Amino acid sequence: MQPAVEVSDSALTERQKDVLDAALALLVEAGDTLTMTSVARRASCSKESLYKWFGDRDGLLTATVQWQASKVRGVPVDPEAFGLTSLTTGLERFASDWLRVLSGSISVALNRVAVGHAGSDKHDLGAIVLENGPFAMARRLKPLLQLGRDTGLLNFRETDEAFRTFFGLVVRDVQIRLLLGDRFELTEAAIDRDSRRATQQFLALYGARS
Amino acid sequence: MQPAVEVSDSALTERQKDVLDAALALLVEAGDTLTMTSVARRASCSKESLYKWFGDRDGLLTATVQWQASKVRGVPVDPEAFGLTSLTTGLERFASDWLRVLSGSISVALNRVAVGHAGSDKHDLGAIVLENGPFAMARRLKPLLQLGRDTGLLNFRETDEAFRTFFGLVVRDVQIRLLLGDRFELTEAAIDRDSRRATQQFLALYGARS
DNA sequence: ACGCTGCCGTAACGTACGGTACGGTACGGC
DNA sequence: GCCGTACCGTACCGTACGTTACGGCAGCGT
Repeated sequence: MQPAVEVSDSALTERQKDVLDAALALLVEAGDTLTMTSVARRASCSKESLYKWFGDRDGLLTATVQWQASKVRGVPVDPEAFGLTSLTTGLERFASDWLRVLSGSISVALNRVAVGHAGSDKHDLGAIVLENGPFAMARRLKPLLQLGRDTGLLNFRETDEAFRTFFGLVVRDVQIRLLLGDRFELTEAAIDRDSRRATQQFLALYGARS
Repeated sequence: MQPAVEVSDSALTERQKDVLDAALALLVEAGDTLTMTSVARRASCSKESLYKWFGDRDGLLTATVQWQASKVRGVPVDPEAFGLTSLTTGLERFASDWLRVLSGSISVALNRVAVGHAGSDKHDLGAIVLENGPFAMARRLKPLLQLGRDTGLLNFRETDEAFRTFFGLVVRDVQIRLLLGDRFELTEAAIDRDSRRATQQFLALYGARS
């Protein structure tokens, strides 16, 4: 009788993944106003199956968010032949990847629904997005920062402080403006330019060289 | 027959302001799940009055957001006896004011509901919050930045770029984490420290002196 | 005193949507 | 062929909530 709230990454049928992709598309189109009926129609499945697989509406949303999160993993930074140039390009690549994800319609939609549900939720969507968003970024970037410090290229007290400064220099007001619905054209050229600028500013603040 | 959608700042009775304050309180407590009935009960007014004054639920939310926005105005920066110290303290005061507002429960609640409604709205709440949030901050800060450049204390190409960098250095990941429900203790001491750090970093990047 | 206006409180209406039940179909095991 | 399982499609139920309607009261002009 217990519904399958177990969505630990790959306990998902192909059929179920298709359903979650449909839910994702609807989330992008309609935001939090998507209905169970609309998901069922879009995915050509029955509501009964939705409830059997995901328990309830909240479970479906949670599974959808986790499903998207599981697709984003990766974007590694290789710690080989380390030097100022590889640190620089590593930071730049990181910044541009992050801006690209951040400004994507899927990310905007998921962050919107997570923000909307934050605080009063059983399967706290906010916590999930937080975990797979800013926190995941921190976990992936910190090794690079520490490598930079260990090799004398960077100079900072707390890794977390350095990360958060880099975060601010990269993201600035982009995310909040996108979430609030500002029409924003973040072209590929702008992303490249901003990534380089943020990296240079970060190096100016925390670089051991002057 | 036309409902009074006119909420141009002070076309509001004291009674209506009380009602909007009640709505604000409920928005902080319950988020977007507040019902017309709950607002009426909390404010001890009839639903009939709510609909007469604000048209519909959306109008009530809009009026509430604008009412709060009208209360935040101010926080001027005096452009007298200008020098490096007054520029520094001006930036610091600006940063700490902004962080204080940003981390307040009212701001978090309003940004949550605005983000949730962004995109598919007639009275676009997102646009209103955008206008009274980041954009208002930019309008208030830019004169200070330009004064700094005119007096040779600052050095930048685009005022907007300088502003957005300052924004990033001040806000960093604070806002998105709060919106996503991260339990965050932003003490008075932390705000002061962050304001000074952001200002020093900004001066390091854009100060004409080295 | 009488009517008018503005408002409160509450009951009632309509509907959208989450959740459930059920009939019908395809398929695999035996 | 027959049963069990999984699923689709759809009709259905219950409820919450936006919205409207109405009765009653208090203040005020005449």
